[in-house]
Amino acid sequence: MGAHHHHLHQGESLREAAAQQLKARGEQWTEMRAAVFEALAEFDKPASAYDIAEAVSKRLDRRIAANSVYRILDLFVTTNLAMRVESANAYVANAHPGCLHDCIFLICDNCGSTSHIDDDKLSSGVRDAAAAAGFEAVRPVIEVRGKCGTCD
Amino acid sequence: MGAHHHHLHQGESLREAAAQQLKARGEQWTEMRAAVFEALAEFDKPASAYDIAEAVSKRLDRRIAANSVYRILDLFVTTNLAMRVESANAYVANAHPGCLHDCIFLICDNCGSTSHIDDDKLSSGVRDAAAAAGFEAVRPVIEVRGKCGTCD
DNA sequence: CTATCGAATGTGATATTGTAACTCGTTCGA
DNA sequence: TCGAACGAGTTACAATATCACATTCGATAG
Repeated sequence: MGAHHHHLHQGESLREAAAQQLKARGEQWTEMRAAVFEALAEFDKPASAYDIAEAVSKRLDRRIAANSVYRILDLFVTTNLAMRVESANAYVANAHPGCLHDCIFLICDNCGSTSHIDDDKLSSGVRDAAAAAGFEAVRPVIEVRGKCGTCD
Repeated sequence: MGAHHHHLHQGESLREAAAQQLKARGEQWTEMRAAVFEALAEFDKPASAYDIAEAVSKRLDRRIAANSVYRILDLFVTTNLAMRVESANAYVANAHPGCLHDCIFLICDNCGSTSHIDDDKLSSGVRDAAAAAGFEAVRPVIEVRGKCGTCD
């Protein structure tokens, strides 16, 4: 099995872990970045950059352009604080920053909720299959569209 | 191994196979659909709906709106004549219509070229992992971003 | 202390991707 | 021959993403 334990964070603890992670990379943990991260973490579904821009605008009580949000989301994705759900053009916070996986998203087409599982055996299988085809895998995108348990 | 043989089509033969496949589904093979399919098949990379609209406009020497192309691409995707590459917001023709797979795309971030492999073992592994998490998989999206053999 | 340098953010414009609503003409069967 | 179904055209619009350039602000060399 590819199962293993993570140190899962939430709320205050998650914010703190994210801040540490970013600083460890030599990046700053600014108010803007904190606001984007918190807004992202509070969504229970993948959020688009525009969703986040709106949430942050309310939170800070001034208009934040999508532009700025994209910049920060890109940073978060490269530093593993967030992940992009390609098939939804949206983003989710990483509940265990510091832990690197090729994660597998399960996206419910009915309610939009998204969970993710890590299965290193599967993802390395994908990487191996790519390698066997003479392709150097950098970022596997494994997402499953379907119906979640509560939408049956 | 999940390897197996396909009847690969190309050019005239591919067009013909696509037409048959669509008609078998009770859909019409119209001039417009043929033009979209041929334009799509001639791209050596995933093509966006707008790329195709432009190509078809030239081919037919009149303006074709992206709108119409989307309708036809949607039809192609549901009938397995084409597939959508989620991480590229683009489409590719299916070189073996009639044969149904969860296919795995390998997309080169350098040159944009895309190949695809079928590995039923891997994709069923993904489906099983989803099922184990209480999720009913409908459409697995497995795409690998990286560097292709000729871009090393 | 001040000059200045670079990182972060702001701002507005624009490009790209994707839908909706409505129309018209053709086909095909009742 | 009527009309329902379908393919396609057209316009408008919504959602997603990027670009170029201006401004702010903190760190630090002088």
